[in-house]
Amino acid sequence: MEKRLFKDAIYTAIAGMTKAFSNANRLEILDLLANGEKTVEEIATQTSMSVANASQHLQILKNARLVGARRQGTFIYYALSGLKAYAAWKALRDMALELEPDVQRTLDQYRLETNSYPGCHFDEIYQEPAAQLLDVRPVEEFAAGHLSNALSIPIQELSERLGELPRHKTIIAYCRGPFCTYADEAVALLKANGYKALRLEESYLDINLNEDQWKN
Amino acid sequence: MEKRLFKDAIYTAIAGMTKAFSNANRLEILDLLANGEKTVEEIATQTSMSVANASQHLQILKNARLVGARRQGTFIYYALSGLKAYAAWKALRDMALELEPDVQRTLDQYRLETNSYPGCHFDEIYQEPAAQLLDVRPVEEFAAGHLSNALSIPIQELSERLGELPRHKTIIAYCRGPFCTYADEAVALLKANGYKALRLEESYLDINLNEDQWKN
DNA sequence: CAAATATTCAATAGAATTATTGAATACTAT
DNA sequence: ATAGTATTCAATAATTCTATTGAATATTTG
Repeated sequence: MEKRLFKDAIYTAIAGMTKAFSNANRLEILDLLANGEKTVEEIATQTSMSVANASQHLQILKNARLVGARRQGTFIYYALSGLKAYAAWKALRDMALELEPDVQRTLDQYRLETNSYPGCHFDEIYQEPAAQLLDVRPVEEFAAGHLSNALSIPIQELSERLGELPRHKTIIAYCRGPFCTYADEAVALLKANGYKALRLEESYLDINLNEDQWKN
Repeated sequence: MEKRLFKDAIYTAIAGMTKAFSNANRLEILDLLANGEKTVEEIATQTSMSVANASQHLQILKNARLVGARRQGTFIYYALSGLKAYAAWKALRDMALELEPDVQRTLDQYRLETNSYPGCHFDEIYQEPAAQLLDVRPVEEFAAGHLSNALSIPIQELSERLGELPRHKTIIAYCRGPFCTYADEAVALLKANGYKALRLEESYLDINLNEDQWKN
């Protein structure tokens, strides 16, 4: 194989995969699927897309091997292909947060408006006995994987279940990741009810990905 | 700011950056610039593109903040924006190697044809006293950063400078990364001249990125 | 088998991307 | 200033991407 052909083949193949990342709707789908498998309709609802459009984007992600599909009854569940796919999305996300000021600025502004600014990071709180981790995602996502010692109270039920939370601890709320708004809503609600509360910037997978980093 | 608008703003902004990755020519440019700054013409030559086309792609990379430009005399030198940008490219690359079989297959086939298969990894050789690291990139790239204890002999000069290499050690050749062919050429040449030689899969930046991993 | 539901497909129009060409710009050196 | 060189810009046509619409397919349930 000639050198030029070799390089073209390699870079073209990789670009084929990276193209799947180059669309806002698909990034949102990936971010969602990182927290557990979902049906087309759930994806469409969560992302405010039409079902047909979501399906089309899912085909693109599937052809790029970023997501896989599993049929159960009349439903088809889509899920992220693996940790490497999440790692790539996270690397792109972290890069954008550092290199594109608009991203960080928009994030900060939203946090300020929702009274969840500033957030905290896992390494600051994971050994803190006066902190209580709270997972506000739907129970299926909690079941698919969660931070150890976290309580699970989905955001919709939080206002009715405040009594389950320890009064004397700082509540560290987390959700699907930095661009999910559930934890912001939770922190706002908790603060309004007299709790000390902070938003965790990382998601379960973010921590899981760097497991080694926290291990010892 | 409304929740939907917030998410659209964030994901759209990140997709804007990731779009810059979604083209084979631009990936090749990024891979090249990771090894040190280059002029438009050098980039065009190395990647077999027209100068105008390379310039156009560089504008896209610059607008996406993935590369920066520095003027010196009549030349403009382009360089990667930072380690986060390289980390994103590496994450995409590693993902493709794992999830897209064609990429690994093409790579293996090329290595077999050029007699540089199989390669070795840094963690296998970095403490091996019977190994001699050899950097076959141009001297400017060596100067911009290289593995410690590596010898620098650009690939074009290698055949005339074989005498500088220790006969009794295994020569570990490396270059710009897994898709660069310099190290393959070097290994083929070294083997043809009776040396024991292996191709290192990682580049200098790959090792530098995971510095902590090798530190202790 | 028929009805109901989840998902995909096909067609379309509008928008964005790409490589090429040749002209325009910006800087240096004389 | 003028000439020379590096780089960018502008215009173009071919291709690809995107959201929408409505029809088609596949599976379960009755």
